[in-house]
Amino acid sequence: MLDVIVRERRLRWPIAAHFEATVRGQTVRAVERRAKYILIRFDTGTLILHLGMSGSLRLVKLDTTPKAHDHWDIRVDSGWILRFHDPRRFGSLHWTDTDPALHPLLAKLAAEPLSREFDGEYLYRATRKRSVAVKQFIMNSQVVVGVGNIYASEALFRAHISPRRAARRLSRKEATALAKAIKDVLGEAIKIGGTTLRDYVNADGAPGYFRQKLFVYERKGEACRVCKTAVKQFVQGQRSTYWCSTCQV
DNA sequence: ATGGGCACCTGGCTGC
DNA sequence: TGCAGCCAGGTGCCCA
Repeated sequence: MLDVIVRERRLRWPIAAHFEATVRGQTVRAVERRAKYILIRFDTGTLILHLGMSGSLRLVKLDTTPKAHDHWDIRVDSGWILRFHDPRRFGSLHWTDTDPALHPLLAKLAAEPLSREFDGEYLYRATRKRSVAVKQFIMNSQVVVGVGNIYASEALFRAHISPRRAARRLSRKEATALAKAIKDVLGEAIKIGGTTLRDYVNADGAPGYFRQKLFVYERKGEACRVCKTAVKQFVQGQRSTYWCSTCQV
C-alpha cells in the first residue's frame, strides 16, 4: 500500500487521528469477513470495516476525482485506489493491532448463519427463556449474525412462523425450520447478488436480483404468493416487519 | 441478564 | 414545481 487519504473522519465512529500513519506503507496479507465486518490484515494489525447501510468499496483508477461522500482512499501498489463511498456515513473504520476477534465490535458476535454450528438445535437452545419477539430475536447479533431486516421477514415467512411469536414459544421443529429458512434465504440471496430495493449495485455496477424472490418484504397490501391473502406490515423495534397472517402462525 | 428505545446521517420518494 | 415529512439494506449503547 502506498498511501492512505481520509477526507471525512466523521463516520459512525470518528476515524482515529493516527490512523493514516499507522496503516501507511504496509502490505495487505489477507482479506476476511466476520458477520458484516470486512477484515483486512496487515503485518502489524487489522483494519476492520463496515459498510453500514449505504457504504460501498470500489477500485478506481489512480487519477479518478473523488465525488461527494467518497470518505477515504487506500492507494495500492498496483496503481489502483480502493475507495470508500458512503452517503449516510453509517459505515465505520477501525484499526486493531491484536486479534480482531477480540475487538469489542466482534468479541460478542454469535455464530455465522451459514456455518454448521448454526442449526435447529443451536437456535432452539438459544430461544429458551427468551420472551422477545422472534423477529427481533433472529436479528440480534448475539444470537446469529447476518440476518438483517429484509431476510428476517423472509425467513419467518418460509418457516411459517409469525414475527410476533415470543422466541421461547418456538417448538424444536419450528426452530429447525427457521434455522433452515435463514440459511436458505441468505444462501439464495447471496447467489444472485443480494436485494436491490433502490439504488444498491455491486462492485461491477450490477443490481442484486433477490427482490424478485421476496415473498413479503415491501409487499404490503399485495397478494401473498402462496395463499393470496394481502401481505401485512407493522413496526417492531422501529423496523418494518412484513408477514402473511394466513401462512404464518 | 434482558428488553426497549435512541442514536448516528443523507437522499429519495410521496403527497400536498 | 417546491417543499415538508417520512422512510430506508445497520447495529451499538444506554437505561430501566
